[in-house]
Amino acid sequence: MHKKIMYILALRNQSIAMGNSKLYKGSLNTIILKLLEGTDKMYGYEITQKVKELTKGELTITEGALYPALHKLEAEGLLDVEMAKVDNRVRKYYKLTESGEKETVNRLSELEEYIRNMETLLNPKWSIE
Amino acid sequence: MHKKIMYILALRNQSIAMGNSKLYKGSLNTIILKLLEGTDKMYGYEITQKVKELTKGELTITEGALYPALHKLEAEGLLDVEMAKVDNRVRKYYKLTESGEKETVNRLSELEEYIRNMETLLNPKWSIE
DNA sequence: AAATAATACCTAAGAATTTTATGCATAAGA
DNA sequence: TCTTATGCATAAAATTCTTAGGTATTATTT
Repeated sequence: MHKKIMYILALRNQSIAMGNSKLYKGSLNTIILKLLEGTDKMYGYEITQKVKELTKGELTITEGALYPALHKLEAEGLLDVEMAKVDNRVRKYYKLTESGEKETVNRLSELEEYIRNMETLLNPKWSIE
Repeated sequence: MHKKIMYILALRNQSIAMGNSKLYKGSLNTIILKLLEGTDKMYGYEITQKVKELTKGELTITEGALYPALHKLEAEGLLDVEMAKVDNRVRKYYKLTESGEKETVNRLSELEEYIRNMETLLNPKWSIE
């Protein structure tokens, strides 16, 4: 029973953290796909750490968003899973399927187009008109 | 009764349109605020047209998203409304309040930070590591 | 030794924001 | 006269997150 109490009392450090910028909804899947495109295979926790590292702690992927997203990408056939046991702990490695690689290209160009459009809207070149 | 039937039968041209890139959730408010920052006052329909024009038809703001967003921004005290009648049709002109102008600055820098973070994640500088 | 932090997975309820699908009304154009 | 454009609006459904848990092992402090 001690353990149970400890779990409950244990302060969750989930988002006590730093000034993280918000994640605009819809971009998480693309982030996941892009990371996997560059690194062959990764597991969930690794993804959260990689994003934190690359953005210097500015962007945090919550696990509550990540794991359902991974499951969905797998269900859609874009990712394959492979279990591994490291130090008695289970890891689930994800990698792109063939169709996942194709889809990654699409999602990336979609996101890049969106960013271009946002920059068009935010850059006030047109306001001198 | 003829009219009623006509309304029902009338094909809505809402999104029959072109290859529009998706709107990532969370960015609409910032778009609205930014447009109003540059142009003093605008009405809803005008905003949809301006976004379409600036992005060359690539980004479409749906009315179902826009009007509730405008109402919410008004309720939050970021926008003021002013009615006008043009050609027997009503227009609702929105403009930034003082607090709206301040908030616009915050939202813009948030979005810019997000874009910087996304570019960091999408640019594969780190993959040669 | 005991407490805490880090690593590693998971889910469910709720919030926020959008799409889709309507409804209504006038003016302009084909 | 039919259709498109202009102009407002709302409601149901879908999507995608955040928040808040739960479980378990290993590493690090105290």
